[in-house]
Amino acid sequence: MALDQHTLNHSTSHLMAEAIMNLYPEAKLGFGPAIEEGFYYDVDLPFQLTEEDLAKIEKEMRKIAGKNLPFVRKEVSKEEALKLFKDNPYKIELINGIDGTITIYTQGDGFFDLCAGPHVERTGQIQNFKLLSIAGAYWRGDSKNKQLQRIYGTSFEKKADLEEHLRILEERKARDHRRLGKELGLFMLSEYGPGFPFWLPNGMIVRTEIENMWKQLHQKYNYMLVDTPIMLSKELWITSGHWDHYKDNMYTTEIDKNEFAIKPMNCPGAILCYKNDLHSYRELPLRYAELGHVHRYEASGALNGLFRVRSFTQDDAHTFVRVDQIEEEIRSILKLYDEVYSLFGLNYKIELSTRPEEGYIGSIDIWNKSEAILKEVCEKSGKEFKINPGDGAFYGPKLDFKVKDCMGRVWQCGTIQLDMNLPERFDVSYIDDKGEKARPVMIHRACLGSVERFIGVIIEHFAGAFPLWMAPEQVRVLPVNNNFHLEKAKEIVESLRNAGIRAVLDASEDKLGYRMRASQVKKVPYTLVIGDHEKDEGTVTYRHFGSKNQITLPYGEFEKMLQEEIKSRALPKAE
RNA sequence: GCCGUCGUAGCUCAACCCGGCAGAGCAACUGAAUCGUAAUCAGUAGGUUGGGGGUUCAAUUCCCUUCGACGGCACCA
Repeated sequence: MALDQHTLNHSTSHLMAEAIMNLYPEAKLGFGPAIEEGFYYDVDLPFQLTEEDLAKIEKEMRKIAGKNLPFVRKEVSKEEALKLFKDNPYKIELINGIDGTITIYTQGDGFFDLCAGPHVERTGQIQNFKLLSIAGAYWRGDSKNKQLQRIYGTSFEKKADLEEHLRILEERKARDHRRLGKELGLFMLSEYGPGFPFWLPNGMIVRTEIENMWKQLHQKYNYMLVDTPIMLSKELWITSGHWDHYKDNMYTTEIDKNEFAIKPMNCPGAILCYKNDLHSYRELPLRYAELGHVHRYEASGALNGLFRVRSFTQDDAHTFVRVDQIEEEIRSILKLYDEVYSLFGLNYKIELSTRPEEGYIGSIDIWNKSEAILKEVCEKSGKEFKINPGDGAFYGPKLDFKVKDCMGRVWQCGTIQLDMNLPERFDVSYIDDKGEKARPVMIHRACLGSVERFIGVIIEHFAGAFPLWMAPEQVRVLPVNNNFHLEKAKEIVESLRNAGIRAVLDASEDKLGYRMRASQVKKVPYTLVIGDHEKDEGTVTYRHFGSKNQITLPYGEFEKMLQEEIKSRALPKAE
């Protein structure tokens, strides 16, 4: 019978723990669970482990595995447990927190560990593992506690599976958006502005295409585009409640002795837009969409390529609806999101986050009502979703859209947040059918989330080989011989440009093979080779990125094919 | 922010452990070759070794400090 992956990883962490205790008897073990793609163990040591130590630990692990010791479960009383682990304050803390049965697992030759199990039968079943990295991690995940050394590793039943996993790790490195961003000239980061990305010409094309698509779709869904100031008075942020909760993460300045803050959110701006007019119940829902450039002071250690930055653009929208319109509005948003994600071939899961334990604003009644509506709409939509209790924003419950890329990794992108608090704080209203003031509900929503992060995700998702519609360079044209084919190649580039296609001529004197390679390295979707045949017959011969095939077409057909592929925003063709 | 690692040419890396003229490939530039689908050949130029300080006759190398990046943790409206 095949071993359970989770159990195997967990047992491997125990095997590692024994190896560590054999090598470093003064070590104190913390947590050592299996995780999604492996396992880790937290260990408190009086010295710092190095990469070389990992090899030593691995060697010791193989020794223990070679003995093929049995994993044995044993129930113990709390007193016994406390005595067994008397030298380890971490385990004592855990034991004192356990209510029910306390179990330990031994591996046969003296090593034992506090553990609920289950485990594989014998250490000999653990053969194909690798220790990957060392990192700091707070005891019990609390930054007030001591930091322990965490060793990550992974374990598989079959050698081929371990190798495959290590290959995937390499593949991820090769697809890293920071690396591809550099190689393809998409964006850069500078030490002069940590966390503030620069968009380079190629990345600007990708970004502009995505934003154009976004604007078109929002127009289709009856949103109104607005743009609100990047800096607004501190007073506004006090009213919104952001000042109280996030002032440490906001950039501030002073103008004419008044305090201002750079916006970390677009909502107050949208609210001011709404309040600029008096609104009738007949007008609702009113949808204000904004590609809003926000700034947040993120902890230095949190910065990570485009995934976590201090300056980013939210594809934001704020919709003001009557309570009876919430359900339909949410449904319309779901449809819009579907349309966007499918353009990138991204699948997603929905997560509903509910009221946090503390620090929330507004009444529990309002929270419960909002949560119920979101849950109901999700259930009716037939989408897969789960609930994250206590994970909501301070002003309301939310739906998060977790996008899964082609490497199986999950990214938080879209969000839909119901907010019955801000309308109250800003005294937002509309005139109802009885001529009286009524309070609308505000829905905050973003589909891509942060445009920066989203582009980071799709760079990795497509490994830099973007769909034609957003590719920085769509066609590269290579004349076989500059003496005979250059004019024809120029003519083709010009025709393509006139047709709205981003075409580039490579008239360098290098050999064709060299230029073909250069084009492939830059992941240009279509590379044309123009020689005698093409010149004489009015055709083009193209090679699609990732394919070795050469296809010859009359020029007109080629242009039409590209225009259709661009217009439909098609995904790259599978080769 | 915390723990750890790292910072050398535009890029990828070597020399650092054990102090003694900072080197290679790619890219760039110049020249030759004019070539039908992933790297033609030869040459030239390119560096206050992230910044600051210290130790030393001498620092890329050792020490301190600071900034930045990376692997995690904590955080993520």
